Amino acid sequence: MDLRLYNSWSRSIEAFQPLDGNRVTMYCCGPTVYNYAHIGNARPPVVFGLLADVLRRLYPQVIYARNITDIDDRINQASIDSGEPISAIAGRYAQIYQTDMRALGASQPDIEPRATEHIAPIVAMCERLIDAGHAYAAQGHVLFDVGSYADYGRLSGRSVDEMIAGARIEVAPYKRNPGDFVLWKPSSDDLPGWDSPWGRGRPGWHIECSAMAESHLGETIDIHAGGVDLVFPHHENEVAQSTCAHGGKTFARFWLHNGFVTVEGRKMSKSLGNVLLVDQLRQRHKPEALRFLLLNAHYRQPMDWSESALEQIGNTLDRLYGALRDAPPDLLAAEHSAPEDVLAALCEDLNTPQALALLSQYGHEVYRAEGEQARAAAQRRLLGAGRLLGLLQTDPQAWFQGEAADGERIDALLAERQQAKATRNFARADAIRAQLAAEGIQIEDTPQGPRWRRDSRVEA
RNA sequence: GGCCAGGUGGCAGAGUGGUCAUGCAGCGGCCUGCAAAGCCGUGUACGCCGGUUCGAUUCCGACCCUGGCCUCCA
Repeated sequence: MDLRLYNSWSRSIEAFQPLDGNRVTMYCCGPTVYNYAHIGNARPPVVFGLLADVLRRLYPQVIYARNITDIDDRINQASIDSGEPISAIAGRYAQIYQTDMRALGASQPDIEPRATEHIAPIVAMCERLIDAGHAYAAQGHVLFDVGSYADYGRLSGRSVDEMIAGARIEVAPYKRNPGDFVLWKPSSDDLPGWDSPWGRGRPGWHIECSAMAESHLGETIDIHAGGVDLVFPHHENEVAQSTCAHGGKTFARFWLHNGFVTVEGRKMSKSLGNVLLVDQLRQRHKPEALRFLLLNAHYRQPMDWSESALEQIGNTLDRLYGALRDAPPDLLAAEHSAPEDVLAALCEDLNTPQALALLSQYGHEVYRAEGEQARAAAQRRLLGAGRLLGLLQTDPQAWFQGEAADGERIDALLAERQQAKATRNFARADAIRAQLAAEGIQIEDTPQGPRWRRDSRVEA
């Protein structure tokens, strides 16, 4: 099946083929671990993780790298603020990030490189850039000389002149060109630092990704992904560094950028107080609903987060899980292949809304199916589609009933209600139903007898 | 100011030069003791104005509006 992807570099949809036959290399910019991840941070690992899963179905070998930036001035600041060692802060938030992303079903990267473990390649890349005349040392800094790279600005579609004209910050005196950016900067004794030819210092942000991509994926990678806000300056600078360090070789063949997550139409920001942390959202919502929400919009579109949208999704998931409630355990446990049309939808620039529409249709087919065989076949398709999308992999019973501590009591009440119904004591039967409803438990009568579910969308 | 996205039915959200997205919610019916779940049915949707066309939500141009980026940012 052909995979087509929107390439930010060419600003058009292109047919994807890996450079090296059957081996795909992909790099996704990961977090700077100085705080909890918010729902916007979760979008790239979720959508590009799904892309990695699609690639794994299409090609024999996929190397998907998602870095962790564990050296950064924001981490340093957090350490100054709290008095906690830098390594402890970075370690803790890296772990929280990984836990959060797993909960959202984000596909595991094959490699999760950390900046602090790549200081040598970073220094080496700086040296190469200096030797090649693309960078210069000044006052303990190493700076990239944007004037030395004619294509600077190509990815983000801006010219160096524009950037100089629009520069909002004070230009450091040691810069040759206002657009020059830091590859290496000096560290005072109280800050983390490594010895280098330019004294004790630490890497700038952009060079880390270039060096880590080179170390693990090679000089030219197939796909580089991240949020749109990284196009400039981060990705623009990566292109400049890597291309110049590799004698003009293409750095990334495909650039993919996901749209922003907004909250009630506005960008999340600390000043607006509307930052939604994944860790907190997970307390109140099923992570699968959060994943569904992130896949509900096409990855390049802005996605507006709202409670009501999440509620709608909860209903949709209930319906889909409802289609699996009577599936035998071995059917649920088995691995089912995804229907072709779902894979095809994802191959069309990761059209997840289309894939989810198909998922719903497969759910509908389960309900409509006549006969056990047709029903099981429909359930297999639904499960296969869900598996590819990272959905519907929870036990349906657990989805509806949670960790039922009081299952026996409820079953006893259901039995009593059946008894009452048999004797046409509907007053008693309805009283039991009302009692359970007050506890948020809903009764459903089926041809196989009554069953129950919790109304709550929230994990206990 | 420069650059880039986008404006689709009550809501979310795909897509297409000429019968259908899909889901949620609503309404009517079936089923049910009554419900719930499910099934069936149900909506003159494509920002505004021009243009191209036999025909435009879809292509082109102008306009209005919204959001993002312009060296902190997924």
